[in-house]
Amino acid sequence: MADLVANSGTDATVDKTPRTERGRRTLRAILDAAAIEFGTRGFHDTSIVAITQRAGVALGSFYTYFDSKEALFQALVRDMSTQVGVVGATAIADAKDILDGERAVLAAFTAFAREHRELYRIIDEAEFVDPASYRAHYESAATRIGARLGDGVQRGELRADVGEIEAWAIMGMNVFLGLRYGVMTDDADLKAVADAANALLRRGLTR
Amino acid sequence: MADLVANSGTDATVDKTPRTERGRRTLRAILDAAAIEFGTRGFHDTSIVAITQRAGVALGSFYTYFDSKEALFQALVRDMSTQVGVVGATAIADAKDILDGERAVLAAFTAFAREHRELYRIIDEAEFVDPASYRAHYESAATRIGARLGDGVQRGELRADVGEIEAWAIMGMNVFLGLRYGVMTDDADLKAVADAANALLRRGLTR
Amino acid sequence: MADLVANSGTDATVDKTPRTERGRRTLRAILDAAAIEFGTRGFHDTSIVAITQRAGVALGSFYTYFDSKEALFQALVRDMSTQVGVVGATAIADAKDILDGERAVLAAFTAFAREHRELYRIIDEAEFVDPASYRAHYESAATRIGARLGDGVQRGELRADVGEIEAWAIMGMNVFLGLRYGVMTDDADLKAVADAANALLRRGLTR
Amino acid sequence: MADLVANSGTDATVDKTPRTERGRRTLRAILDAAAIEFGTRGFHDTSIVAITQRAGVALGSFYTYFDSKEALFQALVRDMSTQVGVVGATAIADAKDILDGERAVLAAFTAFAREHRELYRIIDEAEFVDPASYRAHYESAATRIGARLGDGVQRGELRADVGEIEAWAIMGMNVFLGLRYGVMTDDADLKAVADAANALLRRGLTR
DNA sequence: AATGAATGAGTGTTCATTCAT
DNA sequence: TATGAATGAACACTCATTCAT
Repeated sequence: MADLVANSGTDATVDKTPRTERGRRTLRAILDAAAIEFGTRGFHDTSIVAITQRAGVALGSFYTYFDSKEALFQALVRDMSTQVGVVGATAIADAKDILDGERAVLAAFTAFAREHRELYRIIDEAEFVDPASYRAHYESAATRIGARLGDGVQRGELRADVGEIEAWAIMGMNVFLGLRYGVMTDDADLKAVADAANALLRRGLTR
Repeated sequence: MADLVANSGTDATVDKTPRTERGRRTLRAILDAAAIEFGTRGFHDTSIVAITQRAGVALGSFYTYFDSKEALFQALVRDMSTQVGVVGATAIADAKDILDGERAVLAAFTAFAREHRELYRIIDEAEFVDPASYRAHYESAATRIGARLGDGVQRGELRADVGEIEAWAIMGMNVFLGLRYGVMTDDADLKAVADAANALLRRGLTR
Repeated sequence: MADLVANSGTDATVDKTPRTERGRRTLRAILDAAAIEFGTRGFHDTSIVAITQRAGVALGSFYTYFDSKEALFQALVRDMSTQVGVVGATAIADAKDILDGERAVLAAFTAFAREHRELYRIIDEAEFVDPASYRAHYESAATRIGARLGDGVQRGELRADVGEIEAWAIMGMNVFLGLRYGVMTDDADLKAVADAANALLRRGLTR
Repeated sequence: MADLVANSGTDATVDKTPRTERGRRTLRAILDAAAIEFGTRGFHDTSIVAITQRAGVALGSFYTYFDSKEALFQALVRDMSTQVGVVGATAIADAKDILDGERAVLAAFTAFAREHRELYRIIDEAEFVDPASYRAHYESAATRIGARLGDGVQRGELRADVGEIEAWAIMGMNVFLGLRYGVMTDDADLKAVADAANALLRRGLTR
């Protein structure tokens, strides 16, 4: 969420980046409060007053930092999307091979989902509130997976015909395993889940 | 959608089932209009007037058949959920073996998604509007897949350790392949998609 | 309520008097149901459906007998008003003198109020729903009392200066004692109440 | 009405008391407009828009100060109830004896009713809109009268058996005399009314 | 006479956004 | 920057009344 505090990226007319330390604290408070509210009540059942009250700031202050409710939501979605990418990249860092890397990504993702239950609600709701971000999220995730698979093919670790379809299939697996074992349950053995899924992929993508 | 016209099942105080032929036509018009509106604008941006206007009936008639906007949405979600199940069951009917059946299911599902683009929007939004139906939808779908996998194991067609995790993984694959190649694109070769995914599963779930 | 079944009195264009026995039964069912609903929920919180449902007749049948919700209410108010007059006249029948008569009226009225708790609610609400009937009710009640007082003066039983003011004062006493001891409480000794009030009047209106 | 502007007393979740001078003006405007609208059209025929339009404020501003239409009505009822008590207490201040005090109360009350024709409509309608306030109003008024009678008994100014029944009887007299000579007529000699009623009480409650 | 589906005007309430202080 | 009162468009829902059967 750090980069959000620095600059949301897409401010059109006016720069809403805080200039003072106090402003930075206010912005962060709003963002944190929003993540909780949107994650539990959903976009439409969350009001700006609820966010500002939880953040402990005045209602009007909201518009010092965001142009609209949608703008805040978009900022949150993009931030979460980025975080998911970072989590994957970090997990994959010291993987021995492609398939080991995918296991690490899944394990890290399910764990992340468990820690951030608001993740699914916020990204899923983007389909309705901010479709562009929603598509961008999944397309970039699929692209990242696809790139890794491409590397694997090149290195001869995977079948030669593995491509985009498999990338989307893997993403779907990950998302639903994260939902089932990260979000819907508290006590699942996430390592076992990652192992089982990896067994499927290891056989499925090789030879 | 046929069973909706008959009886939604959960009428609490008053029976809202139409008794006359005219009533049945009105109900069907509302349901069809609602599927379109909810599917394109989403639940919150769809108004009851918009639905009744599209259906060509009076605003008040809506409440002759549904207790609330949420009730209508719920009816729609449950109906779509049922339809998805039916589509899968039909597709699987004359499959030679388990894996062939899964291929047929995926092919049928992606084709269905392409024909009913409102499907994803409506079921996804249920996560926010009617969480119980949302969970029920995915849990029952996973259960059905799991049951089929169990059969496969029993018949020796699949690895012995295949179970719930693989069921959710397959469901995730299917959902995202349906999204990518059924909904997001118009011209994808759905047979090729089903074949590729099946190649992954066939290797992944056997031995 | 008997005369209501015969003829409501003020039907303008169409005669809504039932011609068949079945019609008379329906009308009576509606009237009885309405008295209960209006008496417990009040005019605005009572719906025509509620009345017809309680009466066990179809919604549309209501308009076979009444022009509007207001018309039904008016019929009820006028009927209750008449009943109150009858109760008083009956009670006074074998009174020895004026003051004894007033005691009998109060005793009968409080007892009637206890038996017909809907009385106050319906007549009071007429102030808002049908002001003309409301005024008529109280004005005619005051006139009746005034006439009796006039007789008393003539016969030398009461002070010569007793008149309209005293009539309204007595009516107010009766109404509030009926409210307090007839409606608000179940176990009051209504005879004691009538005696106490009469002691006040007997001293107050003589010499 | 002064205390309403300060604090209505029963703010549950959020404090709706205005903090700025402008806010106080807005609240007062709404209260004044509501008294007129409720008093002339009654609760159900008065809309929030009508109130805010008359008050010259935006529709939404209503909800800055009141939780609902009922809440506003309740505030008004309680305020009027308080005012009636104050009027009585003021009138009684320099009375020579109990009975003289009661005459002063009645005279003041009928005059007040004439000045505030909305009084009856608002308090009477509370029977349907806010029954608790309605009962509280009459019970506390009766209690005040009862207390004064108790004093009179103690001082030997009244018969020893005068009590609650007489208190309710007097209240009824006052209410109906206020209705008849304060509200229904414009030109009644209120002093003469108070004198006549007092003659009745003076004789009726002594010896 | 009876039925109940259809109608649509009417209204309380919410809430994102603006703006004066 | 911060504050919170003010604004008004938008919308779900109710229900008296009509009318075809």
